[in-house]
Amino acid sequence: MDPSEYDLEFFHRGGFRRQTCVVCGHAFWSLGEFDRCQEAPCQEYTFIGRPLFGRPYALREMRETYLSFFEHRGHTRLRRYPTVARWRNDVFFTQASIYDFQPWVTNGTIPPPANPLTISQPSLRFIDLEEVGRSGRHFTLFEMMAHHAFNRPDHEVYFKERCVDLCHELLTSELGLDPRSITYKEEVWEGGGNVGPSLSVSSSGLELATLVFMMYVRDGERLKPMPIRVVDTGYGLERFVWASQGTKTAYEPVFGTEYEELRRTFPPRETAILIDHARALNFLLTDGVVPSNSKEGYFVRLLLRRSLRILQKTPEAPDILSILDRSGREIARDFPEVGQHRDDLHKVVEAEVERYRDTMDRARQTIRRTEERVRASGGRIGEEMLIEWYDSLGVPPDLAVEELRDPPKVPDDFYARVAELHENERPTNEYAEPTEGLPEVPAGTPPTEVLYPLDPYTMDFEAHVVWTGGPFVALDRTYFYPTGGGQVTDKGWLGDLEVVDVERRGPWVLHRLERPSPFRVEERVRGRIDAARRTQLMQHHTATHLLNGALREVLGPHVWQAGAYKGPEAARIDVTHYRALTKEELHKVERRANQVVREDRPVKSYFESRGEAERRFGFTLYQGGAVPGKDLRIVEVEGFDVEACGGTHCTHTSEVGAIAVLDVDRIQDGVVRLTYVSGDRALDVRDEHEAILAEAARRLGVPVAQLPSGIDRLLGEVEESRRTAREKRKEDLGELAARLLEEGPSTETVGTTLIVGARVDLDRSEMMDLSRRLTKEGDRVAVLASERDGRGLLFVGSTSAKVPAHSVLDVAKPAFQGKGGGNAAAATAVGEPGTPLSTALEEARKAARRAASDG
RNA sequence: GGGCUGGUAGAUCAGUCCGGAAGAUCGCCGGUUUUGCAAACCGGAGGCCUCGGGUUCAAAUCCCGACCAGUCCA
Repeated sequence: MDPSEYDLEFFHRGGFRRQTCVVCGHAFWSLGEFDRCQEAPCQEYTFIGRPLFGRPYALREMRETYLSFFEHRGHTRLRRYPTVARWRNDVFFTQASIYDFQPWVTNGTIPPPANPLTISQPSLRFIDLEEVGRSGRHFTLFEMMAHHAFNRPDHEVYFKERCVDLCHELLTSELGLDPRSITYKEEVWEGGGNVGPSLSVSSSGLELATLVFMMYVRDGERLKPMPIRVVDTGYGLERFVWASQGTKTAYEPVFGTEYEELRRTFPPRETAILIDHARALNFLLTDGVVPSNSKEGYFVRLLLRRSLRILQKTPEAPDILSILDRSGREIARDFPEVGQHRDDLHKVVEAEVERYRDTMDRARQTIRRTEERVRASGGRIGEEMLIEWYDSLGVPPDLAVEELRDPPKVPDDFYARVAELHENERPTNEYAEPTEGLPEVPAGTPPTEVLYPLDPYTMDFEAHVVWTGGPFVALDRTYFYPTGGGQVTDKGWLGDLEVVDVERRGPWVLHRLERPSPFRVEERVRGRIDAARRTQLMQHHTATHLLNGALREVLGPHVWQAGAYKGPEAARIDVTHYRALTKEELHKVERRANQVVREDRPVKSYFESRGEAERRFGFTLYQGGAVPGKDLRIVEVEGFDVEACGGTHCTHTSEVGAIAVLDVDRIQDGVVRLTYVSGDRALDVRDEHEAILAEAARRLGVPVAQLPSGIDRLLGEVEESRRTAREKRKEDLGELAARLLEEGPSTETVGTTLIVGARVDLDRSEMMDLSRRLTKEGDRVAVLASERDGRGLLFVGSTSAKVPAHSVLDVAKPAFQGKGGGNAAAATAVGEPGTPLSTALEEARKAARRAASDG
């Protein structure tokens, strides 16, 4: 990065000097004189016992001080976003405040909710999980305080100068930090394809903030200027509180009396882990993450199981629910939505605790059995076994050691070795650009006015072409719905040409035609939407909201939409829930949703300011993920369900007609999927199902109503005939065996061994069965030959120690070019077509005779 | 999303590495014994070895693909 990027007026005017750190070599700016930057590890902590700020601050106090500082300087205060980042597919959790605005705001798709803005965003970092409680400063969940500004060419808010100015004023005038102790270290920030200079702000060894100026897009080796330049800052709330108190670790001042209380029962590290995890869990569960074995849910399970393991080891430990409650009450003072549905949260946690017990019980069994087996064969359990158990059974190594009579030592690099097992995995998660494959539209093109949100019933309209390229057409106004929010695109016609796809691209809606567009810019065109398709999509979309509402009502508020799809054929909704739906629950949900359909409630779609909407309806608005923008499009089913949603909806619930749930799946642990149809599709599906039933009944020759009993009868008959066939075969084979064993050409006794040889013409398994009957008593040999599909089949069975079946067979094989083998008890071979089977049989009998007489 | 474990009798699991006549324990049914129960002993029934392909003379076992469950990692 060019040094001029950091050469700010602010530094020169204020008398800062550019210096170089002798340890890390980075350049930094400071009023003080330092040979190293004031950031760990170049500089050790020097604030322990010597607080940095003018006075000690509690968590709440510090947050409020920060937010109101920026509020008074023209920033709009925003409420937190959900901790689970459902609006993007490249990450699970909100890891920084800027995540709230990526990619939609930062790439210009939608305007920021406010500009400039300030926020304290609960953020999650699972990377440092092992450090929690150990380092004294790491948290799984921390609050990132920030001020952001989004600068467009036509609207400059502020950038580097004002940003650093604000930061410096906050630290010094507001909080009383010694200006001479601060260093602004020059760094380069890069992420998500964007690049920019950044300043790391530190004092006394503690990094207090990072100021990032996103301004370039990486284009191979080159850097292209970004159309929107973003001020992305991050101030660690917990660190600020810690710095203001100068305690040994950050946990005491951040968790206060809660920490002291638990500290009476647990050592410092365990105390910190328990509170830290409880805080993260409260946020995550409130935001609708349900424990699971994959995706977001796994991290919740991880935190919960780590906590349970700590509690398990301490006999006088309180139970997990009381710890969560204590923490939840604390958080709720600032974030009232947390802990609002405590009973429901308890149900989720209890289900998970139960599951953990089951898993551990099963694991304990396996451990004990495996050890027994290994010991019986003279070995012992090695450390690689511990690693495998952790990976496949979920057994923490210390628990395995407790279970074992003769445990190995847990290797120091245990978790590193687990990681090794996962080295060759290739996740296919990629950052999906929403505009992939779409053409660039020239910057000066007038934006498209989207009309469907206000009037979903107009399906025939006129508009002017504002841009066209290849098969794509942008209009000055459109009623076509572009793919989004899980609702698929409208289809229809522009002029006489079919519209096959509609996509949103920045401020434009692009209509894709079946072939290259013949339209010219400014030409007037008629747009017609495939009305049947659109109507069906609207019914499916409204039905989705009704089911979502019914699911939350019936199952509880832990239910959040985890994904949805509304197509013309069917629709589906995925929701978080901690176990499979019971028949009764499903029935209740379906009935409730249909009741709301019949009640003909108004479905109101309108725009409302974000703050007002959140105040009135709470965070459950964001069922489809957070929707940035100053105003939210609210879809409200009166008195039943309210969501921020951009889709097209019926205006009364009765228009949905009826909702029929076709299928329920558990698509992963913690997420259930409902597939359903509504409107005409419900009738179509009913017709299809009826046709299938009618056809089945016709083939079975019974009325539809008697299908189940008819099938039972049929199955009974099948079972019966299978049984009689089996018995008949047994009987036949028994008779055959008895006949062969009678004195005669088929039997001979050599020494003590009875040899039975015969041509029987049975299949392989029947010969085996017959042989078993013939050699039921010891010291007997059966040599059987059959012909099947033109090939000879030879079987030798033996209960004579002197006559190994496979050796007998080997002697006979050449006679009919047989291939096969076996063991001392049984052996079979198949010969080539046209070879003399009888010779092979004779050879085998001879070989058996020889072997028997040798003994 | 990726990896790993597992799916065999009503239940819990051996057998799978190294292909060659489907097993154990509990439970169930019958018998002996007992005033009765429990138990012991004797005998018996119970299997599409998850499903679908492939390799092979031969597959529970090897290969490929589904499905289900568990688990680890992101």
